[in-house]
Amino acid sequence: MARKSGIKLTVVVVVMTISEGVLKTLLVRHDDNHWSLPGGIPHSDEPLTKAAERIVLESAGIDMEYLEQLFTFGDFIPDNGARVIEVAYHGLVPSALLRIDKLATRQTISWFAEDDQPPMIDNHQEVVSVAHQRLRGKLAYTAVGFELLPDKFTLADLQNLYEVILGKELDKRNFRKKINDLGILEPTGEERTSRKGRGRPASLYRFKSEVFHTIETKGDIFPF
Amino acid sequence: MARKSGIKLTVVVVVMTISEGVLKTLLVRHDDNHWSLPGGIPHSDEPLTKAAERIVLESAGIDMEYLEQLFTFGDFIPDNGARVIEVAYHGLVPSALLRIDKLATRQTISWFAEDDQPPMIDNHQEVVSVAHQRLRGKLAYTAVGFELLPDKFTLADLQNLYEVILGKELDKRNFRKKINDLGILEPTGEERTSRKGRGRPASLYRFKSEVFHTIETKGDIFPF
DNA sequence: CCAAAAGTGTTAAAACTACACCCATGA
DNA sequence: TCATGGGTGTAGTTTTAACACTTTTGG
Repeated sequence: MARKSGIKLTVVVVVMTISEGVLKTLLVRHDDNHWSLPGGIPHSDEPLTKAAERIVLESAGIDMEYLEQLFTFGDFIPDNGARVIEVAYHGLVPSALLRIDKLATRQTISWFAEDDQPPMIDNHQEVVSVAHQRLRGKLAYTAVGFELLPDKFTLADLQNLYEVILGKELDKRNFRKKINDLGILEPTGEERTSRKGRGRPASLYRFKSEVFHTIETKGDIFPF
Repeated sequence: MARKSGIKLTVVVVVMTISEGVLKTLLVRHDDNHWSLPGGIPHSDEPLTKAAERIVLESAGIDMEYLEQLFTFGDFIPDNGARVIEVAYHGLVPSALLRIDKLATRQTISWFAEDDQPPMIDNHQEVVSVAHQRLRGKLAYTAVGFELLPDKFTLADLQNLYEVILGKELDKRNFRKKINDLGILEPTGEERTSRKGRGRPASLYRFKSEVFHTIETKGDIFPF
């Protein structure tokens, strides 16, 4: 017998950051054996991006600065016939923000490195992997990577970010030269002594925000 | 009073082609004053891409060779509270296929050039413009443009395609050199005398299909 | 023989790649 | 003073961009 074909709408978000030199993804515990992406159901009058923001804020206390629609998975139709429409977003947060360890929630929410992912429910593993691919792709021709850094950062931070996401090493001098030529950074005048207190302190930079959106148009800005 | 929040799922497709030297989009007549994208509701057990294919086939008799998900618009909530989820796809068809004029359907379905678009219903104008942007973007780093040409084509055809989509003129010698270096074409041995019978006949080429997918990975293949 | 489109190389400028040493700091 | 990470320039190669004439065909 044909069932009434209801539809279930869900939003899931792949929140990514750079931490300890690797790209990590935010997952929440689902049961003893599985994790899942932060996700939920939009309120009845809520735009989807708002829902995505709210869901991440509610489940992880994280306020995302960058958020974009990733893909819509709409082919799953459970036995009851109610098709599931899963609109996936991906978001980036600066490494500085990931203060999850400080919450007592470590058991129920955590960051996972790309090569160390736990079993996930439904199609979440696939969603994560689409997000990673997309991020790699976008990095080359948009300024998206900047969203992963705090306000002030060193050139080494920036280079590490690109290396981590692209998965290859870059030449330090060539990297700095190109960034310099692009003219998108301004020195803050401040310095930061390196994390383990060892070595020469590095200058801190910030992005010139006016340049920020100008960039996006002219393809292939960061051809590393 | 809060209404029961049903959800309506629709699929719309932006079908694009190159014709008469410009990029055109397929629209169907909606009423005396408005046109719309081909669209419809997926069957209860039908995957979304299948639905997109079927809808275009049914409404225009066109069998698309290239089809990709474009974007999902999910923020429209009419007065009755039933949110509309509109999953948009974009597809490409070779110029040779657009035999619409031959059908007696010219009144109800037609191709429209980018700079000559009629009033459309709902958000369809926006969907079309997102599709055009995406196409422009993709052209630079994938082999997507090939889908717009018939099996056999001239180098002039190919160059025209790139010029039309990118919206700028390209140098003939540089263009041919790059295409040649890429090694993705093979001569058919045939020639075709130009459309108006005037001028020297051009050699016809086809794509080496084995190369086809190899390409997609290494960013920035067509940096014109 | 004229109009129209196809086809073909060279050169200068710019971008990219590879590469090695000195500097400032804390321990 | 040493270990650690920050910072800097050059030369060879590759890629890109600009540019004009000859060839083949149909009318």
